[in-house]
Amino acid sequence: MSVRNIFYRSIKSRGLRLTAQRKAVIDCLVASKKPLSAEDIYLHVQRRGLGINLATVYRTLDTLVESGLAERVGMELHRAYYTLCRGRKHLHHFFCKGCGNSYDLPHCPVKERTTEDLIPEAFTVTSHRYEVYGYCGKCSS
Amino acid sequence: MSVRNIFYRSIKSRGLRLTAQRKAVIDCLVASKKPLSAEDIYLHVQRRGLGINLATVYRTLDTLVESGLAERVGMELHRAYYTLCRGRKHLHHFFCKGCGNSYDLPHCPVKERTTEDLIPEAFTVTSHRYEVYGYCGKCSS
DNA sequence: GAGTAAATGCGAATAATTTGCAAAAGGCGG
DNA sequence: CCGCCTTTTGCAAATTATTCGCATTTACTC
Ligand SMILES: [Mn+2]
Ligand SMILES: [Mn+2]
Ligand SMILES: [Zn+2]
Ligand SMILES: [Zn+2]
Repeated sequence: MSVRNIFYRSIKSRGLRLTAQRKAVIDCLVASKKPLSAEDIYLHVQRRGLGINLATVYRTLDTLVESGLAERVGMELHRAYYTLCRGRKHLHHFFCKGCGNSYDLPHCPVKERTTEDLIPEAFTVTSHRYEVYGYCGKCSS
Repeated sequence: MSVRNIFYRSIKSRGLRLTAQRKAVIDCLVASKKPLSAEDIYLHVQRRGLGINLATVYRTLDTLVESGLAERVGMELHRAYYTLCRGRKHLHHFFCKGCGNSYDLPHCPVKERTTEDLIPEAFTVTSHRYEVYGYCGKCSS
């Protein structure tokens, strides 16, 4: 079964309706190698000839995030980007300030700790961000 | 020399003018134990009787960040928070999505690891960002 | 195929942040 | 201390991403 269909089924298994717009947004994200903004998705879908409203894109993305199927990332410049959660693993990255490439980090600081250890009181953790910046081997010299 | 004066001097040494507004924003951030939003700063300054415009607060914060004197953090909450870069020690924070408060995290994932362990190759690490989001005790229930 | 609740489209509303421009103020030399 | 020049500020309006209300359409169940 294709990745796409796995997401389609996840939508239905949560009691949500599998609409043409939701399919289009998922297809877009499945096809993309990098996180996309709501507007990116809106334009991609339009280009494929399917009509979709920007508000619907936003609502669909919210739905995906709330369902645990997607993640919001890269809010650095006052704009959210979205990426599908494939499998169960999310990644953290090293960003090279020289060449702009990014590399996966081999660990997640949150997974390695218990919540009590991490936060003094009984807080609820919903997400986290961990990014390392610097220069890769090529750009260090 | 006080922390405050160190920042005042840093402003001047960069050829920037030390205005009453810039002093007020710096004082505010020096006095605060947690990152502040532009509006937080605007209100604090007003309360001290000094007039300041919100646009000026934003411009001052931009200036501080561009000069390497401050850092923008906590952007997942659809709003930027600012914290001064003090000496060489930095902190990481837990941001409550309910009330907007933030709390210091007791550990830094980078300090706890060697560079080789952290990054596969011989990369140079210059900075990092680590933030946890969720709900504090009051906002969890 | 009809009924019903959920989802969409549309336009208007928000909220944070930015910008243009005239007026005010910092820091320099005198 | 004075004036000059440039930077910075205040103000109001603009921008931008995102959200909302509501009428209409659609997916799914029976
Ligand atoms: Mn992680
Ligand atoms: Mn750290
Ligand atoms: Zn590089
Ligand atoms: Zn809270």
